[in-house]
Amino acid sequence: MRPKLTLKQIARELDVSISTVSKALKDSPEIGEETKQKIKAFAKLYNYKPNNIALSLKNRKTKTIGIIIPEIVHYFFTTVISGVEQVANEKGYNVIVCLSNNSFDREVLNLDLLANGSTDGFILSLAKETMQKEDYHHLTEVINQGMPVVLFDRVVDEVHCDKVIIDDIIGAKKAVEHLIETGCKKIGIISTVDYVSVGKLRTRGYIEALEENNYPVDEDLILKIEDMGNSEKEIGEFLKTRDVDGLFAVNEQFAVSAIGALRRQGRNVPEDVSVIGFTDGELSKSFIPSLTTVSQHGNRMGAEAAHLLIDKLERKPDEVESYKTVIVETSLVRRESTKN
Amino acid sequence: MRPKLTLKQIARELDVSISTVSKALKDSPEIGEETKQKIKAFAKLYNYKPNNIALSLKNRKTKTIGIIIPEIVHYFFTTVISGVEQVANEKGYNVIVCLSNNSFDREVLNLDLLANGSTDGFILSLAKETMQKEDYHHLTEVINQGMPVVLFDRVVDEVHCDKVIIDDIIGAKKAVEHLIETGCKKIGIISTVDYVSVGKLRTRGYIEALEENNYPVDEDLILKIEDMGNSEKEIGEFLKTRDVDGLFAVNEQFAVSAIGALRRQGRNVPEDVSVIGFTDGELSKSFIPSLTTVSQHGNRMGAEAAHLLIDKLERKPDEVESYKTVIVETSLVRRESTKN
DNA sequence: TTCAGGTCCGAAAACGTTTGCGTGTTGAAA
DNA sequence: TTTCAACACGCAAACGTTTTCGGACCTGAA
Repeated sequence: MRPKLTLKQIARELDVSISTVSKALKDSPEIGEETKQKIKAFAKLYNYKPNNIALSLKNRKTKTIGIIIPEIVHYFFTTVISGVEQVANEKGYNVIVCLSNNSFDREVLNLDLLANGSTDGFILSLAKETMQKEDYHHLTEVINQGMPVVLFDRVVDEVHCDKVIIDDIIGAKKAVEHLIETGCKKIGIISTVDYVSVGKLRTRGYIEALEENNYPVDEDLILKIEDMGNSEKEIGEFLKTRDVDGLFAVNEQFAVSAIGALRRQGRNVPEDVSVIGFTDGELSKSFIPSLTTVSQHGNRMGAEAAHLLIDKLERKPDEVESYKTVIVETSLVRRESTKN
Repeated sequence: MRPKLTLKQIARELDVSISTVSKALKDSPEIGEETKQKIKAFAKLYNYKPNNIALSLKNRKTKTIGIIIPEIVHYFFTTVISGVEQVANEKGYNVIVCLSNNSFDREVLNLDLLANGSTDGFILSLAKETMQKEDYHHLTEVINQGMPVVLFDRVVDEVHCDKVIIDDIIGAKKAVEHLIETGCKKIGIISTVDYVSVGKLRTRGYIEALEENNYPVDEDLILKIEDMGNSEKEIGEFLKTRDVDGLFAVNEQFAVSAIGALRRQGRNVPEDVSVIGFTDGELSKSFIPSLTTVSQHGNRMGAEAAHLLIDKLERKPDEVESYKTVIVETSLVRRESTKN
């Protein structure tokens, strides 16, 4: 077991000073050609690599960005991470991932921990609990200390920083309009309770699309799922008494549950009922029939967030502060669960 | 914007020395009660938190563990991360995630980067390219420098370290035996090419199960998918000419593709053909019919890996070196795609 | 008055870097 | 022979900690 090589050891070995070694390795003109060659050869031979921690301490920057998400076993979030990772890597940054598990306390804990020197900035999506509590002091504090923060997906007006979101309303409208265009006359929606912002926004898009096309808005065709664990049953009962021919589900899971329920009731998708989902995950692609969905482009969101963050990190200190919020467009992915 | 507080600033503010502040905050008996109270109060008031980087440099340990995986948009890997994160957090460690994207070069790059002080140890699953190349010098080098490494899932004998694997052979046997027990007479397998170790091992389990039950092993019923991108088509053609009544797929995707193909050919699952998968992901649960699978318990694997790593990290220096490989048991999850 | 012993605190080294500046040596010009 | 630039290199500070060691001061007893 051979421990890591340091400048000091090279210096001792070659009988020069530490600074000479450092300068030689950086090809400084201060050092004689001969000495430089000798040092470089030695360093290469023994595979010297500078210690990141020491560099971080010296430079007061770590070249790593922290990303805190509510959960990781979730297709959308993994695509976001993937997007972040990709541009971070291109720009020479590392990514450190922490999970809040939708808990406020863990979000605060992780943020505190990483803020003490471990990362240069944050990309994060708020925990559900945090949004309920409406307590964002941990974020504002970190921002006050000069750390850039980028919020994505689950964002909130109270925090002043860069943001990356999708336009849920427009996305939902696209979905419903597609149903209308393909001939659906009676369109229902399976959504979530309103305090989940995406549920609220997507429901709004649904209503707007109907109104703009002079379809009546029937409250009876709007299902708001309270308990995710019991969604399967709720959806089944809802559909039993609604003779819709089009259905917009605000996530993949609901869409799949709906199709299952419909099938059990002897209704075919898409012949009898067209179904459209939100979030383009594994399920949508592989399900039979494959699901027409509104894609959120998590990858692109992650990439945008990383760009925003790194821009802030590398901006000259004299540039003026300004916060952008970029909206990444959703797009409709047509598959088999809707008519053509 | 108020920058982070340091010991030095507290010292200056309170007109004592840096060491006094440090000791006071650690409640050292060397410091007078009065001074201690004053310093602690000040520190609390201004929310002093020690700088992690400085601590890392001093202690020569970072309290973070690196995890390098081939891809993150993949249910199994996210469950592993989740498991690692959970026990890491319990033990006061951070997790930094890097992706190799199945590329050898990126694996080396990430490893090199993190090995230079950023992490205390690694948990990793080998990139596909790495396994093809059979080049593990980057790992042995890191291990030689004294960094603990834990390999999981895609492991390899050439690297001497702790390992966490599942028993693919036994898992596969369980699957095939279940098919046999539920009355299947002619059982096929959809696997991957042999250099992917799980493909090889699961195929072996398939064969062993057949042999132990005195079923003939028919090479013609073994499909090895080369190109993941084209799997759908290959599977369809394979099934067109095989009148199997049982099918074992080495992953979820293959199982789903197979069911789709069978259905297009007018064969019902599970009535005409029972299908069983491997890896218990979203797809298995939500698909119609839901998939009987062999669950890999990624969470448990991650947790085991983290325990192994942290044990190594915190072991007394005089303890003898020894490498374990823990096998986490698979379990059969019965659902609708097989007969009862 | 001296000194042992206790209490409270500060100086300094160390972790591994980078970098401004000082210093010694060389050679050539005066 | 003296002087001075150019060159090559080393010293030391700095980043923010922790920790060892020793110093200063005070008390009380000899």
